[in-house]
Amino acid sequence: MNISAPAEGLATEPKTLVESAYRALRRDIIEGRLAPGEKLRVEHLKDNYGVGAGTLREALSLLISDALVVSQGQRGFRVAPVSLKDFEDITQTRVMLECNALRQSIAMGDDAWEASLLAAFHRLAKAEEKRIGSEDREEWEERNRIFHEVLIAACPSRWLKHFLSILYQQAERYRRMSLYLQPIPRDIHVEHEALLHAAMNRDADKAADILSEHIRLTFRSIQAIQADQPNEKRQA
Amino acid sequence: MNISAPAEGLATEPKTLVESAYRALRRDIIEGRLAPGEKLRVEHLKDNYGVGAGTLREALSLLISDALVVSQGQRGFRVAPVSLKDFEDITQTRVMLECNALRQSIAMGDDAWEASLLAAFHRLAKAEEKRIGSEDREEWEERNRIFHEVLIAACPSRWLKHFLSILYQQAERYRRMSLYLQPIPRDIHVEHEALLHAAMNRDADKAADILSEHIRLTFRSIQAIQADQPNEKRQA
DNA sequence: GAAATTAAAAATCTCGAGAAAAATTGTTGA
DNA sequence: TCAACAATTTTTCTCGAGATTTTTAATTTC
Repeated sequence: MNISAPAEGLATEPKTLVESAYRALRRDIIEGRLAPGEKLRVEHLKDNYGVGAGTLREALSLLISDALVVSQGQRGFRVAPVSLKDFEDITQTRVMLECNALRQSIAMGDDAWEASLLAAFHRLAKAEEKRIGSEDREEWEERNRIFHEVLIAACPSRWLKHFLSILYQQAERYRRMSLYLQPIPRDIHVEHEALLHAAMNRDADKAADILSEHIRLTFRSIQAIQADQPNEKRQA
Repeated sequence: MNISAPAEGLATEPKTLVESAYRALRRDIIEGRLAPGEKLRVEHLKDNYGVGAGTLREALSLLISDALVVSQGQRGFRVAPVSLKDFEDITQTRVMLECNALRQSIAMGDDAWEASLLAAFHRLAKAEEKRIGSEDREEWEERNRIFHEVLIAACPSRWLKHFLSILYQQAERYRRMSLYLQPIPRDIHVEHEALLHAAMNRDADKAADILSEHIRLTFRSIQAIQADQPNEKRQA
C-alpha cells in the first residue's frame, strides 16, 4: 500500500511474485481465511502460496504497512488481532477523515467528477440488485469500495486519501467478519442514494452528516452482534 | 512502523538485522544522506549496511510503510521524492489530525500526563539552551519529537497517533533539508512554551490555534526558501 | 548526424540451505 | 503433584548464488 498510488485508478496487475503473494495474503486476511491473531509460519505458508521463504517474508513485510500483519522481534509474523475497541477507533478516525475529504471533494469536484460518481453509483446499484444469493458478494464489495473512493476522489490531499484507503481496508475486514452472523438489515442502497444526491447538489453539510451515520451504523450493528455473542471472535 | 506500537514509549532496540538496517536506512533518508529520488541499488547498499541482499530488501519493504521509499514493479526501490506540494499536503493534514488529537488529549489527560508533558518540555528547553553550535542537533530533534508526542499522548486513538507519527517523520525530513540553507529565525522556544501553558491550562482552543500556527510556520519558512532558489532541491 | 536494432552489462527478483533463536517435549528431583 | 531443568524439535532469520528483466553501450542503417 504505497502512497505513490498506482497511476490514477488503474488496477495494475502484479508483475512480481512478491506482489502477488502480498495480494493473496491480503485477501485471505481481509476475508477472514487467516484468522485474527493467527501465527503466520513462513515455512508452512510458502508452500500454500507457491513462493520461496524470502519472497513470502517480503510480502508479509509489505502487509505491515496496512496494519494487517504484525511482527515482533525474533518471533515471526501474526495476523493483526481484532477488538471492538479497535474497530471503534477505526470508525471514529474514518468519520473524521472521510467527512473532511468529502467536503473538499464536493468543493473542488468538476463535471468529470460528477460523471464518474454517477457511474460508480450506477455500477453499485446494479450489483445490489442481483445480490440476493451471496454469490456476487465480491463484486458488490469491490464496487462499494470504488463508490466511496470516487466520492472523495476530487479531494486534492494524497495523504488523506492514503490514510483513508488503509482505514477502509481495516473496516472491510471487520464488516466481513460480522456478515457471517447477520444478514444486512439496513437498506444500504437508500443511504448510498441519499449520499449521492447530497454530493451532486453540493450540499457538503448534508453529505457529511449522511456519511457519518453511514460509517457509524456499520460499527453499531457489529457492536450489537458482539454484545450478543461476547465469547466469539473476541481477541486482544 | 507498526501500528501495534513498541510497548508504551519504550525505545526498543533492534534485535534483528532487518530492523537495524531499517533504522539505519530511515535515518539516512530523513537526514538527507540518501537524496530524494535516488535509486537504492540492493547490490550496492548491502555492503554499506553490512547485511545480505534479502535482508536489505526486507528493510526497504518496511520503509514503504513510512512512505520514505517507493518501489515500482520490476524496477527496484527509490528514495521517496519530495515536492513543495507534498509538504503542503503533509502540513495541512498534520494540522487537522494533530489539533484533533491535542483536543482529545487535553480533554482526557490526567495528572501523570501533565507531569510527563512538563518533563518533556523541560528536557527540550535544556537542549535548546546549548544548541548554539549545531552539534547537539540530534538531541534537540529527538526531544522535540518527544514533546510533540507527549502533547497528544493522552489521546485515546491509536490510529490517529499512528498516522501522526508517519506525518511527523515526513515533516522532519523536509525540515532538515531546509536547515542547511537557513538558520532558524523563529523563536521556537516561545512557541513551545505558549503551547505548554495552553495545554496545562486545558485551553483546547488556544492550544490548537498555537499548534496550527506552529506547524504552518515551518511550512511557510521552507516555502519562502524554495521561492528564492527555485532550481534547487526541487523534485517530482 | 540521428534513429533503430542488437549485444553486453548491470540490477532485480527468486530460491534453497545453513546458523541462531524460540517453543516443545521429556526428564529429574523435591 | 508440581516445579525446575535439559534435550529435542520447530521456526525464524540470514546469506550467497542462479534466472529474468531492465538498463546501458555499441553497431548498423538511412
